[in-house]
Amino acid sequence: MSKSVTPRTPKGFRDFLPETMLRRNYVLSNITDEFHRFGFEPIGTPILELHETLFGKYGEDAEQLIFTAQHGRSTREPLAMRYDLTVPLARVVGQYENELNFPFKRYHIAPVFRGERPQRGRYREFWQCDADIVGVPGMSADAEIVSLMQRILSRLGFPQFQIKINHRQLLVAIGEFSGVPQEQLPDLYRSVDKFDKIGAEGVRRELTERGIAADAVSRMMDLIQAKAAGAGSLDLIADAIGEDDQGIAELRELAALLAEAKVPPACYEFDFTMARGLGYYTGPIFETVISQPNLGSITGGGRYDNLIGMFRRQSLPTTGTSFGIERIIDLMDELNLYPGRLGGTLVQVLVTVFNQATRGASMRIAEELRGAGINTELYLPSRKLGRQFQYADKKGIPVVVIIGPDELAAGVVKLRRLADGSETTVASSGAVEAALTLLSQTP
RNA sequence: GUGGGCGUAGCUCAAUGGCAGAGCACCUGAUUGUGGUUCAGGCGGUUGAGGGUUCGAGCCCCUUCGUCCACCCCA
Repeated sequence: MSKSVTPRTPKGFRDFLPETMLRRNYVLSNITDEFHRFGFEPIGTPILELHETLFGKYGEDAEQLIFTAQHGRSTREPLAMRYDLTVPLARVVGQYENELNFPFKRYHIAPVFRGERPQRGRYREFWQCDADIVGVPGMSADAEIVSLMQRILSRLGFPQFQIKINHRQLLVAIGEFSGVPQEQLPDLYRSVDKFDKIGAEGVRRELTERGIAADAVSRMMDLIQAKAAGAGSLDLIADAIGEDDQGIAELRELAALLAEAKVPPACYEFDFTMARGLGYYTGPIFETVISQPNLGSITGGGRYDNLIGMFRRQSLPTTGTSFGIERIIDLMDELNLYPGRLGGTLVQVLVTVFNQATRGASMRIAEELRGAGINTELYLPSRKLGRQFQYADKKGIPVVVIIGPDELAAGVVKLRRLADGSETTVASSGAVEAALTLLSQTP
């Protein structure tokens, strides 16, 4: 006997039991389905990448969080675990350029790894769910990304959400117009991004502490808080800094396209306080928030025209979004947005086995139900009927089939719906139909 | 990376430094053709781990691990 080991997962890594996994799969299959509806196609890439593929792409702070990997003592190919799905996309585009048909619309749903200290909604292994369009410089691609976000979140049943839209170059223009020195712009973004959390005063204080002139901070704060319905906030900004700005021009075009795409105006707004981590964005940026329970943003993305250049002599214009599915799932749990049929099991019918002599008959019924597309579990252990019912009840299986000696002799099957205890007896040839009827009447 | 809270039965939690408990869950029976109700009984512990103080530690001290929260940063 080996010494017993305390069973546990590594810090920040999680297991998912069936009930949880069913909910995760429900969310992912709905998102996937909508990706397909928009013509996005999947790719898959390895969990491990070459060390050199990942390093040098995220900045020093982030690189400390990258998991590295090795096999035995081999150091011939230093390896690392993927940190996101965007760099792998850039590598794939660079590597298979000749085989891809541009514009390349791909989605990628897979786990990524970051050695951060875990917290609520924050893990060392978490799934990312990205959709990106490579090769389209114009706002038509960005409009499609926004439209996709709106369709997916509506489909998942979120009663209310706000897609916030801003523009990287417009933020630069606002900073410069206000007199914030170029080298302090990153500080400015970082603070402005916390607007929702720490408020206008908090941002003002932080920027002043970082040594940005008070009058520049004041001018900037006034500008970024410009808010009006629809494209109205664009007018406010344009009045102040002038119409001659690429950010404003692109956002105006985007607004027009979103109207054409019939994206409901209530779902999105131009919000100049939204900055995103910044990093590699070069154009419009997107983020979705839900205000009811405030858990932060559930999507994030934007245009990053330079990134693919890391694996290619010339870059390709790219825009896309990432769905924060871990948070989306948390929120859906909290708001109870799952359909009732999801329950705790996917089994629809349990076929009981009365005794060894009737086992064959039960197996035949189960086989028939499965053939008709009904998720059917045959009770495998030899236990008395009461235990088999208890099992079905505890697991949430809606319908139980009984075929004992009496039924066998009479050539019938009995079906019982556990929710209300209603029972029907039908000729064994009618088992499938009876099961379907009972199931369809179950909410 | 910084600061803090919490680790007791499978789960949720009790227990002035003085006999380690309850509810739920689980198992058995009442009930050898029917679950979710009820009743009776039962199983369940190196109090996260290691050290220290004490006549005596779940409780106090140190170390360590885990976990949660707030920062940093981000998804």
